[in-house]
Amino acid sequence: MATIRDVARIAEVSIASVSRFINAPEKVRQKTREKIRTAMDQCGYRFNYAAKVLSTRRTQTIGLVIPTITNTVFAESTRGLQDEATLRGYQVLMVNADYDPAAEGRLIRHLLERQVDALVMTVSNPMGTIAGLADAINVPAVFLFSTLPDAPVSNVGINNERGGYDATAHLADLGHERIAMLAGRFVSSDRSRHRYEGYRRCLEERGLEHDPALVVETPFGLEHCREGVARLMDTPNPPTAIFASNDLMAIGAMGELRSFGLSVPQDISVVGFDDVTMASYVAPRLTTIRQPVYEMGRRAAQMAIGALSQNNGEPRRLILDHELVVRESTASLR
Amino acid sequence: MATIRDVARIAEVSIASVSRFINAPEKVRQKTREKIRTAMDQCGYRFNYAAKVLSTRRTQTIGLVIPTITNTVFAESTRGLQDEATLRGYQVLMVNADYDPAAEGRLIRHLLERQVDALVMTVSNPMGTIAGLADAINVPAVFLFSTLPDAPVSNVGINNERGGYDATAHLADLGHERIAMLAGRFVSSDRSRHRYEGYRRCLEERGLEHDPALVVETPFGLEHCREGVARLMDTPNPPTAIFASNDLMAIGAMGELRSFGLSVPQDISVVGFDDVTMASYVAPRLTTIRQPVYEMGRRAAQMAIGALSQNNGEPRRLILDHELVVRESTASLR
DNA sequence: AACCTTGATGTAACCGGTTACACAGTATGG
DNA sequence: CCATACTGTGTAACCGGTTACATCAAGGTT
Repeated sequence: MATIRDVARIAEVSIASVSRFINAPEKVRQKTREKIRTAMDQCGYRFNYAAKVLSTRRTQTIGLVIPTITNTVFAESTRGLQDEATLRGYQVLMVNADYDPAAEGRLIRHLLERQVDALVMTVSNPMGTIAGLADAINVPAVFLFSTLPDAPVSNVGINNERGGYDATAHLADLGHERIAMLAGRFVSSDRSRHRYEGYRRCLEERGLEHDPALVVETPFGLEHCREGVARLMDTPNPPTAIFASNDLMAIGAMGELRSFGLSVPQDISVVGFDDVTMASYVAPRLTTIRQPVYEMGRRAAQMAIGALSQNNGEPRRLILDHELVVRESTASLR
Repeated sequence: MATIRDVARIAEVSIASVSRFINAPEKVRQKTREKIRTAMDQCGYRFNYAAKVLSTRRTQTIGLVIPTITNTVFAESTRGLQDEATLRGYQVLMVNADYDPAAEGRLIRHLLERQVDALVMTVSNPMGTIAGLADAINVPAVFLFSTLPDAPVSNVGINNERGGYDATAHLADLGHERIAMLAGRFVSSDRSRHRYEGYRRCLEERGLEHDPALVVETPFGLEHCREGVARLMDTPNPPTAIFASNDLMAIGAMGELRSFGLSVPQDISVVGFDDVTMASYVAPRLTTIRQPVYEMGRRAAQMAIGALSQNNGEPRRLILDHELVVRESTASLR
């Protein structure tokens, strides 16, 4: 494999000129540029990124930890992150932790070994991550999707507690009294827990009974909704409405409810969370809480890169607005 | 930032021992191990991956090019690829090209600069990529999702032409005569083109008229189905069945058809392609051609890593079986 | 003519790991 | 007792870029 030394020899210039040609062509004379270009073609030169990283100690890369790639919310936020990063000359190195706290720690260390310049993370429990890895993380860090009022680390997202409240309030406004929550495992997601807390607060404020049998925690993922829905519906006094932790689970729940011979929203209402693109295409179109996920990804990239250049260690917190989007999956009780 | 030289100095051993401790602890004496471990803790040592890559010229990384992260087929195949890679001590560096041929070339070069040990790619036009980048690609390469009978490069996937044929034949068997195809842009995907060829062959074999107005090409992605469906349905003689290039577009089409006041499958049948997890949860459950995507991802990783160790440059081709999965979105004509 | 500025180029050290090879000390076998 | 093998460790060169600093030529100013 050819190196800049080979190129320099063939072009009869110094390695410094070759390096300058690569990084700032305007700094080398037209004539020299051409000599270098032909020499490169001649020996099939390939730039070695590792060598650059070693000598500059910069990778121009943001490390991204997401819970899963199979939920498209994360695909959409990643798109925002990538677009913004690309715009500013950064790359994104993405890893997914499958909602596993142990894997998160491993992956964060892995990204740091790879010399990422900054970290953007969506993890099970950001406060736990901060506590456990604070001294290991020596680059700007941003938590995405979680908002942490009192954390010493930047974060961007929505107010999940209020989102959970608003979803539940919408169902209560429609006259529902037995409102269930199909929740992603709290240990896997502080967002899910915060949404649950909003759900609880709403029930209390409205004077609705909180029946523990109406809250089921399941692992995230479409495949895991079956058992959750069964646990909710195979009871003497089943719910008339379900609030799901996210759209994926809401769609999964609607699929399962049909297997039970129930129609949404005639027999039972369903609210999701996220407003993924798919939510407005399924039947019935899903009522949900919209998060500005693309924008959230962009802002996370801005924060991470901004912290890099300004170097004023002050954490930034950004709480964006969510919005209830009423579609067809919710209705008044008959 | 501490280096192995710092660790060596503090532990009063040589840098070679520190390196051995990191890579093969059993090669250093128990006593030495402990000295090194405490020295590392003391100075907060962090391994530098770029230095390793530079000196070993190996990254233990597979570069992966996919068209988009917002279609979950690619999430599911990536999962298979990652699982297999992890099992064998490899990592995956994923980039998405947004179905843009120009971006594909850039990204492939980018991955090569990053010294990936092998490439797994799903690109618009593999033959074009081979022609254009043959001399640039100096690592084992595997095309995923596309099968290329005569290509000098390894590939794994299904027979897309026959998949397209089978989807169309299913509709013809149900008595449909005006069968449309909602196709992802052919220039963006040779899979889409091959599926179209199967569609054509089926129409011919069955003696069905091929009406060019019944084939619309649209960009990939849910958002782009609206116009495609409108073009198909706003005609004097609309189709009674639609074969979509993939499940995402099929789901998008079903959503649009409802906006036209049409019921699937009573008024019009829809067949998808891929069998993403979501396909069996939407209403109506989607009839589709199943690809073993997780398995495809695993096999691609096996091929790539296998080629690396054996180093016998023979390309491997693997055509896995697809399967028609009949669900609720297709029915006989009334 | 002397001096200064500017631009283009070259030299050599450095980034932080890996590893071939040398060497010392200990164990094994005849 | 010595030859031999084996284990554990250290030295130093190397991987392929970047960049501070030195050098030199050309052009402008007084």
